[in-house]
Amino acid sequence: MSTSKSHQVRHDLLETARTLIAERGWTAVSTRTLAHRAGVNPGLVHYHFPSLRALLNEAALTGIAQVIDQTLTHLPRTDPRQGLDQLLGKLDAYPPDDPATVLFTEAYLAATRDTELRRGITDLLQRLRTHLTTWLDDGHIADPANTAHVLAATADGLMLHRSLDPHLSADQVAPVLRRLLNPPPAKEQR
Amino acid sequence: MSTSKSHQVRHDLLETARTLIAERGWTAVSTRTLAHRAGVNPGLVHYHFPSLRALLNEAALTGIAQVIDQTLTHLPRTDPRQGLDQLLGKLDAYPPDDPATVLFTEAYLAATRDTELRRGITDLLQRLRTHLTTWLDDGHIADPANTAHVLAATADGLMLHRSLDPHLSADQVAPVLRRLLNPPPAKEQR
DNA sequence: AACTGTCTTGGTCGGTTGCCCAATTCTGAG
DNA sequence: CTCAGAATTGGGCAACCGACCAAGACAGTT
Repeated sequence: MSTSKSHQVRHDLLETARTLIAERGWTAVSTRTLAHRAGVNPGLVHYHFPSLRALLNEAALTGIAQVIDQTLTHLPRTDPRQGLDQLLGKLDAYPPDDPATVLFTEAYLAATRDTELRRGITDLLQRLRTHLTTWLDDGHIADPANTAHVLAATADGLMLHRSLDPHLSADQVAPVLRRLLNPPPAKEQR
Repeated sequence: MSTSKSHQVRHDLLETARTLIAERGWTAVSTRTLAHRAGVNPGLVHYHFPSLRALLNEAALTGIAQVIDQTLTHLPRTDPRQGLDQLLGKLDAYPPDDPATVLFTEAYLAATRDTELRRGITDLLQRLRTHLTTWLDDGHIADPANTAHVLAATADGLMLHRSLDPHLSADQVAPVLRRLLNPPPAKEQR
């Protein structure tokens, strides 16, 4: 707690960084605008962090980990087929231009160009997929691992598309997504 | 053809811009590096284009339209359920760090912050979804419109995730994705 | 009250940015 | 060949960038 008080500035900088990344884009966040928006002296940025890039990496990773952890701990304990609707409803509650959505995608793209960040992001996604797999693995859903893979990617794709077209609602996609969890048809096709 | 010769520089700038957007990120493309990589005098950028932002917008929109058109004209004329595998195979042929993949996502994010670009992107996506819907609408697939919606978003999400984790192959996701096109199970569940 | 390590301030450094412009070269129609 | 319009050149502008640093303020322990 002594650290929590003394590191208030550090925390504010990370928080503001997440907002600015979503607002202006990863490479468009500058030390001065960041410090100004956080209500902090510009020189403090390089006192609390070795570089601006390190600050952005930490801000993104902690922010993403936070969202993922919250999603995982609140996974519905029901049958995944019903739980999916519950997840989609929660996703629909977020505004289409929610900063977290854009932050995710910005971090993914930045990870394409930064090895260290890439490691962190892939670790987080791996953890997300592992938990999703055990959640799906109730014996009724085929190929839980790859289903989790597709489900995670689809969620990111849908959130990204929704930030462009706010009309996209959970009601529309829910029936289609539920097909992902259906067993393959008993009869062979055609 | 007189225009094609005289506008060679313009074309090179747009082409180089697409590469640099994918390589460094939308907001990290500068007039000078762009001109240098295109083998062109820096002053020419603002002669052929009113602003750098306008150049990037045009580069992204034409590039995306090109990929979408090519995908749509080469849509398999078979049953969508088999055609999906064909599509996935083509997607797998691209290298995981294919510039076009990153360009798509970069443009989506930039469209979040630029009204004019947003209009262009949403128009292109609308056209893509329309064609996908008629392709899916063979009478055997439920809710073709929303299925196309999900399919387009899933494709973007998968490509984005694959640029982070190159191990993601089409073989893994194909069986799962095919479930998206399956009819709902005849029996009521549970 | 004196000291010590942490935090904060305000400013400076070389370098890059988007955009602009006068001067020059190129080009194709008359 | 002439010459007008298009294309190109190289430089310059003010503004901003990341990083750095000496100096001061502050806290907590003796």
